[in-house]
Order: sequence, then C-alpha cells, then structure tokens
Amino acid sequence: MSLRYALLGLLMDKDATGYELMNEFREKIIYFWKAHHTQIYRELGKMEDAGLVVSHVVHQTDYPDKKVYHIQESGRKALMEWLSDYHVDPPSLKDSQLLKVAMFQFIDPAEAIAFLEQSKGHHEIILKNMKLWQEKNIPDKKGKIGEYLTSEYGIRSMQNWLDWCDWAIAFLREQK
Amino acid sequence: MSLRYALLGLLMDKDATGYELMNEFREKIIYFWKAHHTQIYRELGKMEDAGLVVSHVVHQTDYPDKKVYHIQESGRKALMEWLSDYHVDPPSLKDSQLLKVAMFQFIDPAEAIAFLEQSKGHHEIILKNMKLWQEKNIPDKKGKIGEYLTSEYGIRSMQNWLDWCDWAIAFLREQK
DNA sequence: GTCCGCATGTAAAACGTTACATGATTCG
DNA sequence: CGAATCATGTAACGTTTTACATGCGGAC
Repeated sequence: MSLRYALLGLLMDKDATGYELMNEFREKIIYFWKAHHTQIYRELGKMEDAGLVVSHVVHQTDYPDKKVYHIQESGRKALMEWLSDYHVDPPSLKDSQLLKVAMFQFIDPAEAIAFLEQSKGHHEIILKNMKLWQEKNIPDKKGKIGEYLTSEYGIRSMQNWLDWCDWAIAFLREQK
Repeated sequence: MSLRYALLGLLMDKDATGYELMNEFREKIIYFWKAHHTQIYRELGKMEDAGLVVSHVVHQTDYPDKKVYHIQESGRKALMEWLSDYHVDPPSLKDSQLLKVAMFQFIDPAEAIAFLEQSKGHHEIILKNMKLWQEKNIPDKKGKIGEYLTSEYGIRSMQNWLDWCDWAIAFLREQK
C-alpha cells in the first residue's frame, strides 16, 4: 500500500508517465523501496480508478504514445493524511547475504573471509556511486530536504556495512 | 526461495517442529529475515515433497501432537551448494519510515523533528533488547560464529539509525 | 546487426499476510 | 476470568516477480 504514497509523492513535484516514475524509483528510492514497472503501471491504474490521479495520452510520432499522470486534490489529501500518521509498518528486510553469513559455522573460515572480501569490493563501488549521485543531484540541500536526508542515510548504511565487513574479517582471522 | 535455506540451516543443528522453527525465526533471524508461521508450515511441506527433510508425528497427551522435521542428506547437500554460491540476490528493503522521511519537504520542520524523535525513542529500546539478547545467547562467540556476526551487524545498524536521527534532527533545526 | 532506450501493458507464478479454526493447560 | 503458550493447518487475499508481447530509432 505504501507504493501508492511513494508514487503520489513523486507526482507532487511534477506530472509524469509510468515510465518516468519507474526511472525515478530506480534512482532515488532504491535504497529503501523497490518496484517493478509492472507494479507501477498497475498501481497507477488503480489510483486513477480511485480518483487520486488523472491521465491523458500524449501522442508521439517518433516514440510510442505515452500516458501522463497528474495528481488530483484528493491525491494530495490522501498523501498528507498518510504523512501525518506517525504509525509506520515495521520495515521489512530480506537479505540473503546476511542469511549466508548466519551460517558461517558450516563453512571453512577462509571461504567466509573470501565471501566477505568480495562483498566489500562490491559495496565499495556502490558507495562511490551513491556519493556521486548525492553531489550531482542534491547540491542545494534546502530544496530537497527529504531526498537529502534519505540519501545520507543510504550512504551511512553502506559505510556501516563496510565497517562491519572489516570487523568481521578481522574476527574470523583471529579465530583461525 | 531463501526461506527454504534458512529453515535447512536451522535444521542442521537439531530436529525441530514448525512451531519451534517459527520461534527461532523470531529470535535469531528477525533482523534480516521474517516469516509467518503459515509460510513456514507451507515451505516445510514442500521441502518434504522434495525429499530434503522427513517428518514424523510425535504423539503427546497434554499438548497437541507435533510433527518433528529431520534434515536429509539431500537437504544438507542443497544447503551447502547454496552456501558455496557467491551470488546473492540484492537485498530487498521496504521501509515506510524512510519513505515518509523522503517527503519531509511537504511537512512542517517541527513535525519532521517530532517524527524523528519518536522514532529515536522507539529504536533505542530495540537496541537495548538486541544487546541483551546477544549477551544472553552468545556468550561463547566461537560456537555460533554466524549468529554472532549477524547479531553484531543488527546492533550496528540500529546504532547507525540512531546516529543518523541525531544528525537529521540537528540539520532540520539549523534549517528553521 | 545487435543491443539499448523509449513506452506500455497482460498473465501467471511465487511469495507474504490476515482471518479462521481447534482445544487443553498454565499463569496472573 | 482472561490471556498466553503449545501446536497445527486451510483459505482467501494481497503483493511482488518473471515471462511474454510489441515495435521504432539510434548508437556502436
């Protein structure tokens, strides 16, 4: 149900097509929410049925026609009500990497260390990209407070993973 | 599909009923994987169909009868294969709290600060309980390496959230 | 000439949540 | 006297993922 509010939030800034919303999702919200294009198209359809948004088709010659969505007053109201509610669903995390770590007693310590080192390398690249994205997209911190705060959280979480990797690798080396 | 391996991992240590596995899930795996009892019972049934585990019913007089699951050689093999595969699915996080933070530009800064302070209080309690759990359940770090490493990660993540909250609150106060 | 981006969607399968159903015992 | 624990599951519903489907234009 939160997907709906994520989409309404994006439509507050400007009208958009399902395709554009999908891309914005990929860029901005990726740290803490993901959605496939199929899901976005379906949810937009339901939102239009509920009168929260309206769409109109824009004809294009070189590209396929597109359907632009525009938020309605009832959509704005629904978003604001959701925002003012302090109750949140507990976050749901599914991390198969941590699941494997939880079973490190079943594998060779050298294997475990190799696993973590590979993960570290991978996440270092992600962290670099996150920092670049923040610099590029949020030079003005005041205008996009929400995105600035969440992107900072994303960066800190990634740094936390890297620090934990170092700690875990050191611990495993000691155990050998 | 990872639920299957989580259950196999738990069954490596000792035989268990669906009910016991559900409780172990709640305790140990809660930071990075959750499952309802209905899901666990369904998956165990499928795993038995696939020959990864076998069950036998234990008759009880005072309590309802119970069905104890025991891992098979093919189950152990499947788990080890999964473990030795370095490929992991990207973690999936759905955090409606961060989604609300992402929309802080639409609400009053004082409201935003109140929201974060409430969240901070809530997570401080969780952190305390996580630390207690770690002390109680993993006094011997060598025996349960996997659990020790993941519980440490859980604690660090929680601390990271609290630190970020402090930073975000300070930032919002400056902006006022 | 193959892949990427543009742009939309349907259908089915898999996974996750909530409600319903039972019924004894134990603790406050 | 009510709530929690023990113990299992089905059914219905909702959400998420994957596969299928189309088709043009531009870059390498």
